[in-house]
Amino acid sequence: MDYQKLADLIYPNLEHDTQYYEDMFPERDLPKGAQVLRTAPSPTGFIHLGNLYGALADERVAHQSNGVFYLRIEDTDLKRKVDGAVETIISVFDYFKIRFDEGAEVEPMGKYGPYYQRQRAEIYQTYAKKLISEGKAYPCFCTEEELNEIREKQTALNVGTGYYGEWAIWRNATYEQVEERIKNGEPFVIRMRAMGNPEIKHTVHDEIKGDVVVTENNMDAVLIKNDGIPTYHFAHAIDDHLMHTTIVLRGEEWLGTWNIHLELFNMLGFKLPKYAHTTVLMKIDETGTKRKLSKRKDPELSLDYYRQLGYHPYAIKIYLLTILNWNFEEWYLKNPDADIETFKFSLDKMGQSGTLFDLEKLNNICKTYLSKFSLEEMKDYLREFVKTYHKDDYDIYFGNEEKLDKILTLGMGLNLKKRRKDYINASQILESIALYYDEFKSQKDEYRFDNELVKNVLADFFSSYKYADDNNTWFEKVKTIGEKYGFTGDMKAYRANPEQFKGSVSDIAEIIRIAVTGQKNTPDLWTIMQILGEDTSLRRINDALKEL
RNA sequence: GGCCUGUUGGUGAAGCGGUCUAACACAUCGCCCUCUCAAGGCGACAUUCACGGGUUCAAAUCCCGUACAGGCUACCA
Repeated sequence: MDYQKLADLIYPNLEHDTQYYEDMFPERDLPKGAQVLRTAPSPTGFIHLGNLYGALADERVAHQSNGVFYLRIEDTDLKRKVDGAVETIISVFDYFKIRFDEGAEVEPMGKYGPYYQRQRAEIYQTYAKKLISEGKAYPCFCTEEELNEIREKQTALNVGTGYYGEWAIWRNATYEQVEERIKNGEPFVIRMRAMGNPEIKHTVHDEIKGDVVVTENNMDAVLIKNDGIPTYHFAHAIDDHLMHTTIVLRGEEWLGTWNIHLELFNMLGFKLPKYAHTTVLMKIDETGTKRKLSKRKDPELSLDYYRQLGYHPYAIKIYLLTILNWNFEEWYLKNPDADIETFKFSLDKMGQSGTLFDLEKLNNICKTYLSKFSLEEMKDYLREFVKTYHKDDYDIYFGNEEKLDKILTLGMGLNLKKRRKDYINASQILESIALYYDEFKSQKDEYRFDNELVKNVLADFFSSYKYADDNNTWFEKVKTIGEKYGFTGDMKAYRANPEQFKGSVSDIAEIIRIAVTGQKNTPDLWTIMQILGEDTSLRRINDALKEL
């Protein structure tokens, strides 16, 4: 068989040969040790934590080595493509301050583009043609029905399914057979002529997993689909070669088809990059089973979800880093003020088994992170969030900045020796400061005592309250009221023999607290009343009295 | 079904043949502090590393089976 003739029959009109592209995309001129990584999402309109998890690892390895980090859009599957998805991808990465050196929609774009795979169709076809001319690939005219038939037969015979060996009916077709179909204008795909023997296994080094057993490939995998667009396998080989990726970092779901990629690189005569297969982020679902994050089942893991709740992007990065590299957490504990970019990230410090997404831990990290904010930083952060998601309430919060300053100072514990750690994310902060604003009705906690007592306590408090009282005087008055009704002001005595008293000042404080704020738990009550002002404080107590 | 990967506490996870009655962090619980909450301080929390065999003077660590989990087995990535 004259393979060159076959190649010309399949692709008669390609403008260039592979050498043209090899020359067009020469080796990158980079310092020694520099690594080139990419993140290559599909534009499905949905980005979740898992995508960011991988991208952050890519970014760190690339930039830490003074290398290049680029964005490639894998839009080869038209069925899954969603309009506006690329914009979403870009905006999410931008929000998390993940910087690309080149790639789709990046300015300047870079010299190794285009970075949209659909725009590279001719490049892939050129390499496919070369493989055909060398007898390493061939056209296949099987229809979906025929493929299904083959699979059914294989299942019935209890042999492995797939297009391989004697099942690969177009593998040894004659030139005439192909020519006839082409003349009829029948659609076809290009398949690789696999030469591997699945009985033979090799150990291949993975930068994360260590030595992995790989079985030789005998599947004649599709390289170019019938619409002229490559499959992931082929696009990966061509792109990562021409764009000179040095480390292919991707999810471990690719471990199963690694053998195909290895054979492809070999067939094409490409230098093999390093590979790093990361573990998959998992979650525990309602039934208590651990499973991979799925975009269909876990919309709450969309990055947009966290953005809308106002999670701070930097805190999310800290969380991701702690699950990405096991030694990060300890480092961060020792260097709480260091920029996380100064942490030495390494692939061999990555976990090997599926990592469970842990919201508690994320929240804890957020609390710690936000507790380091200055008042100004906190306000900038909130301002940005309110502008974006609560535009209508902007004036309520920022119309009276003096009040907001006081609230935040108290809430953050800015005047305390130890900062408070109450704040997790922007929307939660807004919720927790709602009690200062009459505009927002907050849920009222229940009093734990009978109405008679509550009424008396509130009435006494109302008549004795003086705005000018300092914290101590204020508290003494609360104690006095309590003692009148059998509630001790001596906390130590109360704890020692609680049965001897009706209750303690803390119970009295709780009643007043609920009347003023609607909540049982708040920061220091006296300060809250100072912030609210005399009129508002007294009015709220009065309202509470009326409601009884 | 076949192939690959993994399995240390509620969670993330260190550990790479003896120093492991298993680091560290989150969560949880107790005490202290305290007008509540939070924070903070102190303390508790795997005699045991999925299970069963084996190698060894010695195993969470090496070997073999089994179980379980995840992935791949598409003209999806």
